Amino acid sequence: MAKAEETGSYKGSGKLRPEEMIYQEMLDAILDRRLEPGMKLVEEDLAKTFGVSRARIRATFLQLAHDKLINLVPNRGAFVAEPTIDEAIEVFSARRMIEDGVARKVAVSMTDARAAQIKSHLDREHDAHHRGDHRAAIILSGEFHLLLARLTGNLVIEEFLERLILRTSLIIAMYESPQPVDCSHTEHDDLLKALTSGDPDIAAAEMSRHLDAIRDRLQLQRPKPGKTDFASIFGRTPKSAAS
Amino acid sequence: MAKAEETGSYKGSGKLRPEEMIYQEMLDAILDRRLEPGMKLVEEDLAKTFGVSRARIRATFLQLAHDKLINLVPNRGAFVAEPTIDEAIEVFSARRMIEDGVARKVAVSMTDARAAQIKSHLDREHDAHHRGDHRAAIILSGEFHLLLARLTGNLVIEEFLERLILRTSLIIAMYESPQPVDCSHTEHDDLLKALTSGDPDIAAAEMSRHLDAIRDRLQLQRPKPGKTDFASIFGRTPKSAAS
DNA sequence: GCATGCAAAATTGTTAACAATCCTGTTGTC
DNA sequence: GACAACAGGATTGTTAACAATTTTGCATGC
Repeated sequence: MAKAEETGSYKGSGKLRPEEMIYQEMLDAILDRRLEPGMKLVEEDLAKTFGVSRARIRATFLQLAHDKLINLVPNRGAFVAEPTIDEAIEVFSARRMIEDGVARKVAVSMTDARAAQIKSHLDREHDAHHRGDHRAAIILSGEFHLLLARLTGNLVIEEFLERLILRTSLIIAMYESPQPVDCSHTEHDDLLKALTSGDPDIAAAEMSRHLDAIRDRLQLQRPKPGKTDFASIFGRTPKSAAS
Repeated sequence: MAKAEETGSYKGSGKLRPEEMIYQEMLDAILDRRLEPGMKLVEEDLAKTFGVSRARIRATFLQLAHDKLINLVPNRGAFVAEPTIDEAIEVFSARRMIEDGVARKVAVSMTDARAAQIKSHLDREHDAHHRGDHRAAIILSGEFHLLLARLTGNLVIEEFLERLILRTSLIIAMYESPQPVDCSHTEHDDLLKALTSGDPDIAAAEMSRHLDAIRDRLQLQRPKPGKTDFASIFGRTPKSAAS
């Protein structure tokens, strides 16, 4: 995931490898909803935009599709993913299964140095929040979970969770309630407290509560935004075919 | 993963999509060690072998690399992955974290129908074992774990575990002890028993034990095969530079 | 004899053109 | 007026050629 500091200014900074830069830019655009869910991604347009060949765009598509951030339809092209409500619920369920274990592991291997490391991250989260930098806050919030995964020392889990967090970001971007009450930074405080208790059960329980809370703040019962619901827009129920 | 029935005869059967067939064939070759760890995979050779263009081989490479079954080195090419001992340990650790959760979920949602479904799979495992079909036994053994994941109803977990199982297969192919004592089919019996107990803690504990047992049957302490250890081969310790 | 440098071969990375497929708007028919 | 067939344009899928890079073999010099 993008570093919070680099928010919105990749192009200017030193270009790493063009391939990774393109992936990152498209990623950011999707998570920012500059590319809306369902939007068609035309290869040649993107190729011209980034000044590369279609082949590279194609390779980037494969990566994004693997992370479930776009859908690849044979002979039709690529479309920004539109996670359904069921998918969203599954992602949170999967994260709980994994991050419960993460929390357990971190809790039993907690040290002062690690607690300080987490605390330092929390400070940055609070700072972003007080600055009112909503975007940085969201990114840092994701990185908090990634930090915990990293503390388990298991790269496999870390990489998988990274993808899951990206997917979660897209889900949040799609389903977040109109007035975004982002109170997760205080929940992270609670999580740190639970982690430093040293009790794996307490830590896992707190993690489950936190992930459920994020999920429950979303509007996962409403008809999916993006697919226009004319019936509700015009305040009438769909008729069969009569004029 | 390949169905056990199709063992060794993909080419003859009805061709699905060529892209998937190529992925499957390369996958099988790697897990069979017909393609040995570390082996260079030349694009044009493979393209000619499969009668497709290099572009398709390239796309297949991206898939295999994403699953950590090959390594992609810029300007150098693709190489069959050589999981290190540390990686192997990490994969088993990751599987334990995830499959503990799987076992828990399956245990609390166990029904007679599901138990019968698992039992039916176990019968096939035993059958393959008694026939002496080692390859089918290994594949079915992996599919057992996948079946449990599927029973959680969580597609995210199922897909991730599928990849981890493939990686595990490569690890086993690389590190299995010379006299393969494949006794996992009896361990699966124990697992079913634990799962039908309805107690999530018992189920998770049995799963952990099983995964640790698989890991411990491997030769993860020896110097990695494939990288020739001249010192041990010639029975002397490496000198600095003297003649 | 061994290391260094160079040149040729092999291989990957990239581009552009061509073929196949799908979407869209139009026309014709009932 | 609605529906089906059709043609044109747009877009994806594929192939082949070209450029850049790495590897390999050989010759040269110490």
